[in-house]
Amino acid sequence: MAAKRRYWLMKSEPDVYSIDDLQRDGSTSWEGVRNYQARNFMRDDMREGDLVLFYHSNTKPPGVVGLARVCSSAHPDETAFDANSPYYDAKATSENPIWQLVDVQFISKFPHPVGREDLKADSALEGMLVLKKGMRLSVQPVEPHHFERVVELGNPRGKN
DNA sequence: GCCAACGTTGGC
DNA sequence: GCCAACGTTGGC
Repeated sequence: MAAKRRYWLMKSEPDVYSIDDLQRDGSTSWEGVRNYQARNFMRDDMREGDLVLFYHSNTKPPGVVGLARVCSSAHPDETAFDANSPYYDAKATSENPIWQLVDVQFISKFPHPVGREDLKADSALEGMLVLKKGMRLSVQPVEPHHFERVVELGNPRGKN
């Protein structure tokens, strides 16, 4: 039986890497995650084909701006080996790279970005992880019904 | 710019 | 193993 597709949310600061950057690049390695829980999601739980809500954080307004797809299995984050990278980690070695990532591929930019305020205002999204106070995981799972609802909000019918 | 919440580090 | 101090995240 095929593995069930999972849904995720990945945060990026648009000043660092935005949905437009992903659209331009087509796909990218999700570099720089230096949190074990977030790494574990990428390393242990993500599968090729999983769908991702692309979230802009630390910007005005924060929110989900588009969709992406996981397009690789986990592999070492090479930036950990690069002494000139902001993501350098002296403890990372080729035997034990410590940090791993997946590649993600651009799917779409929402015609209607779903701001954090919109997410909070929608009763169907109650309990969504990203809305929890103090939640700062940059890679986090999303429940299927939450995922579908956000996609609806981002692609409104009968508008535009 | 502020600051609450969180994760990590390191002394003990 | 505890926990205070510190650095970071990220909404506001």
